[in-house]
Amino acid sequence: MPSPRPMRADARRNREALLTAARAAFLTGDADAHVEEIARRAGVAVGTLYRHFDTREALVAEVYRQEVAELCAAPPDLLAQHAPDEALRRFLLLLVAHSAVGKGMGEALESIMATDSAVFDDARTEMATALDELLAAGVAAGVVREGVNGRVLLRALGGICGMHAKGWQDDAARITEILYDGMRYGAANSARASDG
Amino acid sequence: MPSPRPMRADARRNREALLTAARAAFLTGDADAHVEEIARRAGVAVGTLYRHFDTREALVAEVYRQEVAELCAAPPDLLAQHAPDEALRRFLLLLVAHSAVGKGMGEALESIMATDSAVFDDARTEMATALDELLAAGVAAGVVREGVNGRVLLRALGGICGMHAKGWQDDAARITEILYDGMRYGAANSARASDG
DNA sequence: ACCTAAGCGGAACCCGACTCACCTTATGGA
DNA sequence: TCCATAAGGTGAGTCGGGTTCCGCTTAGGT
Repeated sequence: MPSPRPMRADARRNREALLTAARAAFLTGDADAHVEEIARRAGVAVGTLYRHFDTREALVAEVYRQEVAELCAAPPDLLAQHAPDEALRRFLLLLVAHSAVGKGMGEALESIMATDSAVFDDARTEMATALDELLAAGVAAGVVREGVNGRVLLRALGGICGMHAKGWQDDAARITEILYDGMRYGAANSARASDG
Repeated sequence: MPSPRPMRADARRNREALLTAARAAFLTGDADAHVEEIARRAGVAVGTLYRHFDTREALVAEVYRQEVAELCAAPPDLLAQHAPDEALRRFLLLLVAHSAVGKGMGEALESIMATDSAVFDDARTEMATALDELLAAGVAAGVVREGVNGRVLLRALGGICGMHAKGWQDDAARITEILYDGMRYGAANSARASDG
């Protein structure tokens, strides 16, 4: 066992408070809230924040890990309920929807997808894996071209999430459709999907 | 005329030296060179740097404006020598090639394309216009689907430029092809291009 | 040659992430 | 119940950047 003693109660409480405070700050627009501010909102000092998270970025990453995990849980359900290509399309749109929950969320997703930042390695791998699952199903069914992997697709989606100009959701949906069509173009059976 | 007197000779020289030093730093990998370092390389003090550029970011933007301008000059030539869809494809690949000249260039292009940073507004507009030109030609020829504009496409390309893991150029080329196919899918005359 | 405004230098400043030496307290065993 | 002790908390201080400011320098016109 790595931890003979579990985390002390106050420590766990503070850690939770920090995550809550950070989430509140990030999701309500203030994506670059200062560590002092986050700590203050959580009712602790900065030292405590740094006891629980190595860097500010690590805190950010942890906040969004849950959101990402939720997103990444979707593929099995989608594949159970839809044809592979439709499942893929829906997942892409789900991604857009997620980046709509707040400026902070969008920027975090962009960092996860469009940068090489080591802090987001876990999240990136998780999302790439989720996409791989969808892509593999599509390829197997002959409705998605081969040679596309999750990591690559993730990159292509990165730019979408940082968008927040007026009407961005339409733009995002449009890009998503382009990518979707691009992946199907030339597949063994590239008819337009019609379920769902 | 906005400036009755032209810029003083030493000032112009220093401005040029700063741009040269910054370009050298950025293109040779050190994309986040410190202002002190850039000023030192240019043989001036930081105060001088700030006389010529409002912020560090403004200097970065100016350095890459020329690269971007070069890129944006390409569409007319491409359209003169190739079918509209092939011209588009080549331009996209040209973009990838440009982001390959250095880590700094790639990151700058990513900032231009994937963020809303006001500093890059000019560059962004210029590139969107260049893409619009290509897209319009493609739509007119019935080889590119309607409803895609330069700004949107720019977004979709953003993530490509930040990539620098081993083998990224293959990934980038692949994404580019996906987008290209996605844009043609469903166009009036969507046969695969064969010129060039 | 001299005047003067444009230009320059660089120490000082600000601001934000991060550290560390010391204090507080939860917790489990006597 | 109470103590010992290590886990946890604190926040002033450090550090590393970008940015500012004001006195000095100098180009360039008369």
